[in-house]
Amino acid sequence: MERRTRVRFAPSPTGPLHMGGVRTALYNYLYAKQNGGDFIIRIEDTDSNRFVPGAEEYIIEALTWCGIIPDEGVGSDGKVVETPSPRHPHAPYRQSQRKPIYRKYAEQLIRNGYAYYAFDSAEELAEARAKAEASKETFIYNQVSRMSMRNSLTLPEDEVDRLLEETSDWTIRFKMPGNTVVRMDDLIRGHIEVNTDTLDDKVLWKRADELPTYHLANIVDDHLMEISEVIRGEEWLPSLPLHYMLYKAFGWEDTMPRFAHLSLLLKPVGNGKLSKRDGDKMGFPVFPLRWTNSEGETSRGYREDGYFPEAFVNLLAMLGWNPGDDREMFSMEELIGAFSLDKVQKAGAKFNPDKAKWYNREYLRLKTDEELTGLLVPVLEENGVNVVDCPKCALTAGAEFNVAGGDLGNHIFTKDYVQSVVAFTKERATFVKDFWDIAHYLFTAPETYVQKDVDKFWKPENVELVLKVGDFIKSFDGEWTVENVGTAVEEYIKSNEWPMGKVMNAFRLALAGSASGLGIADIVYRIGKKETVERILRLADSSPRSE
RNA sequence: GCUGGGUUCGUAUAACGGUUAGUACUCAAGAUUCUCAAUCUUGCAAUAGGAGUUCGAUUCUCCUACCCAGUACCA
Repeated sequence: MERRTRVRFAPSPTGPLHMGGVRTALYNYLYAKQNGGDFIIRIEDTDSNRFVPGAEEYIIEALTWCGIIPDEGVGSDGKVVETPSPRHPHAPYRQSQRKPIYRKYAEQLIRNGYAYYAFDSAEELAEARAKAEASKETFIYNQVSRMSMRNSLTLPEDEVDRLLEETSDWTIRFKMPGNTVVRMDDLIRGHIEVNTDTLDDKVLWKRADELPTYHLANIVDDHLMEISEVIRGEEWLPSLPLHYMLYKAFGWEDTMPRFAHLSLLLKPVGNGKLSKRDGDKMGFPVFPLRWTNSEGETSRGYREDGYFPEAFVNLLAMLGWNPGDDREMFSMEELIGAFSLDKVQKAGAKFNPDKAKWYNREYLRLKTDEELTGLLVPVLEENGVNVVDCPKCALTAGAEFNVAGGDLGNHIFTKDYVQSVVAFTKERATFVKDFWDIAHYLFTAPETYVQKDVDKFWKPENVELVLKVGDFIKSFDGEWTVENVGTAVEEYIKSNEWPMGKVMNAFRLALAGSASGLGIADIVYRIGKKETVERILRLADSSPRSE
């Protein structure tokens, strides 16, 4: 009796998947997994004109990155599924490859009086629309107008046969009945009623390319693939009555899926839905992965921007859904457990880039120092820093590590050195790449100095004091630890009754290139005595102010 | 225009018809620190407007406003 839960995500490969599309896929996936059912990916490529090479691969890669893995259909095992198999009983899952299936269903509708052949050319239709517009009306191909158009309802039978034979741009249209109230139920929006008088005779099948339109293909495939719930974007809500009528016309009401229409993702400021432009303008991605279009324009992606997939999934899930309490952090597993369609918001959700960053920071903090170190090493290497697992090997190669494990002169550092940097700076980072901005001077001497800080702190009287602090550090002979170095320096400055703030800020300027940044003791301890003194002297020597 | 959907702090959202309308992000102030960041504390800030039903409405009904979607041989 209980129907197996089977849901599908059915994108058309007309470009990269938008983050709103990822959310739709995610909700489908969560719903399927929660109900122990199947999540299927079907590619709706019935419009050959809009096909974009690489789009399908992009969609699969993006979903895979997010951990949204289909049980069945395209992308479920990394290869094309052409023929039915136990795992993929309804293959193929690309509508262009299912071409032969649809025509008979369209013909069935005609036989039963639910559809008809239409021979109106594109020009004739455009003309009819223009004419209606001129008299401030909207042309609708429906019960009112269809009898004055060229179709199998108005033309003599032999003429219809002749046109079917001899022409190749006719279509099959649904014969929308007049003045009928369609009563629908949406899992998110509740009961909806629409009068069919406001609907039109939608094209179901096109002779020109022998392919169905979305409406036919969608209903036929959802039926054949035994889809139990259709969870899709709000843009489909106006088509729902048509879809109901189609299920009825086919006699498939008993197995008609239940529908849930998701609200759209809106732009952060102003009105309207989130678009590629908003991202570019406001500095956040709208796509899961980077995408370069045929014109060579590149759009940034969450992955390339440094977001963790867990963070991306979490923030997407919370855009339009909530668990009913104050929890905000959810792993995929937890989402599967907590998700429910009746907690999905009806109104569109404005995307908030700040919150997205907050999520990433939270997830970054959840990572272990070891994991983060592993992720940071490539970033360091890009910046000319060498990281070695085995200090002894590096030693024989000529490296001279200081107590902390760094060889600043040769740009070689032990993994432990990197990990200790990660450990004490991770609370300041949002993305892995932030570590370089935060702590680059623990790996290489500053090349520039913030002019504002130079003006404010690098004054002759301060420079003298910093040079003395440098001498003090040089002669420091206690155990070299962060604490010892820190307290020794502070006590030295205090005992001389020098102004702490001025000296420390000038000191940091010499070490880090800026008066603000990491703690002095943390810096000095890691870069070591030699490098500390060198950095002080370098700035002092290059500064005419300290004469 | 027409049809449908929608409307709680700036944003995401919570609140069996009964709460001082809660939480998070952002922002501001204070604490802390050698600085910055982080952290902690405090604070700012909302039921679109109007009728009605009700002892009582954020919640139910209607109207208005505004927003979104659809109105293709696109999905």
